[in-house]
Amino acid sequence: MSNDLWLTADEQRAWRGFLLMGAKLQARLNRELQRRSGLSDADYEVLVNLSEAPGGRLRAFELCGAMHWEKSRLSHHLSRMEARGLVVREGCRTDARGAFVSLTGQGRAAIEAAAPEHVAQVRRLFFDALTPEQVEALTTISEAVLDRLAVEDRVSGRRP
Amino acid sequence: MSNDLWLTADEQRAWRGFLLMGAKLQARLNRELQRRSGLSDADYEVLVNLSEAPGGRLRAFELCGAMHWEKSRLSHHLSRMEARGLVVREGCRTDARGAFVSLTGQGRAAIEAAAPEHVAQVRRLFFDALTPEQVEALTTISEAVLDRLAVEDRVSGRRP
DNA sequence: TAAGATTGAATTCTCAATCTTA
DNA sequence: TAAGATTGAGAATTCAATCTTA
Repeated sequence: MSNDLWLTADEQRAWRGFLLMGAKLQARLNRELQRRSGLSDADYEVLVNLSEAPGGRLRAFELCGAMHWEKSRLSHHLSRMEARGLVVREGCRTDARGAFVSLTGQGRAAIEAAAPEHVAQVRRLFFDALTPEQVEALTTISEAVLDRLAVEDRVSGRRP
Repeated sequence: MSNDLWLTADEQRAWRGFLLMGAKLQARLNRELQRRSGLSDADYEVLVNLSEAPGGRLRAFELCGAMHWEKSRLSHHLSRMEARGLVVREGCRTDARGAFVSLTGQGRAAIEAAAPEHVAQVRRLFFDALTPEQVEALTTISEAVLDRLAVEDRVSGRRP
C-alpha cells in the first residue's frame, strides 16, 4: 500500500475544515430556524419544495427525489406535519397507488413567514463571509465532487 | 426590505450545490464505512479521537469538545459502544466528578482496520475530484465561514 | 453556584416487512 | 415482478431534569 492512500497535512486541514464548516453552519441555521419559526430544517425543506411546485402539491415520490430522502422517512415525517396542519395527503386519480402531498393554507403561511429570515441568515453567515470568486469556486468544487459521486454510483450500479 | 436579503441565481446554485455535495458525500461515506467495518460515522469519530489521544484515553468533556457533541449525546453513545466492547469508562482520580473514556483492544483493532479504507474513500470521492488549487480554495472558504460563525457566536453571547 | 456527567422521556430516523396497484 | 407508499420495531438524537463533587 503506497501512502497515496493517506491524506497530506494540507488535505487533512481541508477535510476537517470542510466537515466542521458544514456541521457548524447547519447547526446554527437549524437553531435559528427553529427558534424563529418553529420549523425544523426537515419541515422547511418539505415546505419549500411544495411551495415551489405548481398548485403547491407534489407526488410523494417526487418529494423523495427532490430531497434525497428514503420513502419511509418521508412518510413518517408527513404524518407528523399533517398532524400539525401543515400539509395534507390526497389520493391520485390516475395512479391509485400514489399519493399527492399538498400545502395547506397554514403550511403556506408558515413557509412564507419563515423564508425571508432564513435566507437572510444564509446570507449573513455564509455569503457575506465570501468573495464572489470564492462563491464561484465553491460552485465548481461542488459540481466536481457531485460528478465524481455520480460516476461512482453508475459504476457500482447503485441508485443516487 | 431590500432585495439584498434574497439570493441571486448564482448564489442559489452555489448554496444548493454545496448542501447537496455535503449530504451526498456524507451519505456515501457512511454507507461504505458501515458496510465495510460495521461502524457508524459517530463510532468512527469517537474511535479516531481516542486513538489520537495519549494512552488512547480522554475525559468525556474533552471528547465532547473535540466532536462538538452535546454531553448527553456522548453519554448515550458511549453506553452503546461500551456494550459492544469498543470503549470503557473509568473514574478520574483527580476529579471525582469526571470520567475517562478509554479505547479497548477491540476498539483499537476496529479503528485500525477501518481507517485505511475510509481514508481511501475520502481520497477517491473527494480529493481525486479536485485540483490542488481547489483544495486550497476550499480550505480558505471553510476558514472564512468558520470565522464568521465564531464572530456571530461572540456577538450574540453564545458558546460555539 | 457551576462543572462534569448520567438518565428517562419524547422525537426523529433507519431498516425490513407489508400492502396495494401497474 | 416492480413501483408507490405505509407501518412497526429498533436505533440514534435532543431536551429537560437530576446527581455528585468543585
